[in-house]
Amino acid sequence: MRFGFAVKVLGEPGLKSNDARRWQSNPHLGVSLNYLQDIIRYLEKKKIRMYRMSSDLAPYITHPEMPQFRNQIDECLDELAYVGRMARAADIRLSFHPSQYIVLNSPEERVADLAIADYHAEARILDEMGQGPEAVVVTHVGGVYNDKSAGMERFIKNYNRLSDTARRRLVIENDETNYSVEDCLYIHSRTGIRIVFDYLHHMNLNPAKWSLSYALGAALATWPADVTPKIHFSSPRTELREVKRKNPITGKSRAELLPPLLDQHSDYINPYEFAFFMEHAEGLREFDVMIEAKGKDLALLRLKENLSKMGLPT
DNA sequence: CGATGTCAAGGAATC
DNA sequence: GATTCCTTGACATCG
Repeated sequence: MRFGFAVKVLGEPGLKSNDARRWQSNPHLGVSLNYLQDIIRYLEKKKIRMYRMSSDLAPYITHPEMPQFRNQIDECLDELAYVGRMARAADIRLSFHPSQYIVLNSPEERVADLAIADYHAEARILDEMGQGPEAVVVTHVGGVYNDKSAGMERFIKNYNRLSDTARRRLVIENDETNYSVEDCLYIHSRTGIRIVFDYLHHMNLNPAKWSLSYALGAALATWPADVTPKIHFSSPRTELREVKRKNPITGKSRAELLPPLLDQHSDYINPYEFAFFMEHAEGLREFDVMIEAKGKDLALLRLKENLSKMGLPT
């Protein structure tokens, strides 16, 4: 089993995950790839074998009004191949997870077209990096727009408009408010798309009242036999949230403490919670685990420490 | 140098 | 139809 984390490295100062300069300074994939080399060396040192790259690795690559950024992949073919070889040599599984603004099932054609372009760019980066079918682009099904089944149909329709490059890489994840594992399975039955099981989302949205092991097993079964599935795991935040509230009359703002939302991530992973979860995976096929915690790589390394103290595999 | 404002993008709730 | 929240870090600017 591989453990991975997303985007930002906290365990060592100075490691950047993408060229985040403003467009006026011409940020570029080539710069991001230099940063990525440093990250891969760090992952190797820490024996971390899965990593989600920044969705802004190629800045503005699909921006409709900035065509000057459009050819970044072609401008970096050698660098992509080189960094891809580094990742393979270090046995690191790579992935992308486009931001919340990328919505394939949007009724707005402009938005859906942008999503199609975005998935294609990220899939092509993985292709040029020479990554196998385990390197995926993870997305949510999208919005509901007052009609969930229409939302799913629109996802399927637009999925069929994807390039082969994008369709080979794209996978869906169950979310915490709209589309459950059950909904994702329906889309799988119509498209064959693979499902990334998200533990925290499933705990928050499970209208069918499926057991953990049934839902997990169903999601794992959507992956081909020779491709290792992956899942997302996170613990819910328990700390109070400090929210600044503005008085509409006086215009003054003051801090207020509110309970955490159930879908917010904690700093670290509760190792007992993870151990209980793994009991529900007993007898199911093997999978990789993407840790989603505010503590990023620190949370991952701490979880592995805690699990080995508990005598559990890492 | 520290404080503060800003950043490409959508959806949903609220008015 | 317009506004605000969601949520996040780091760039960019200003004093």
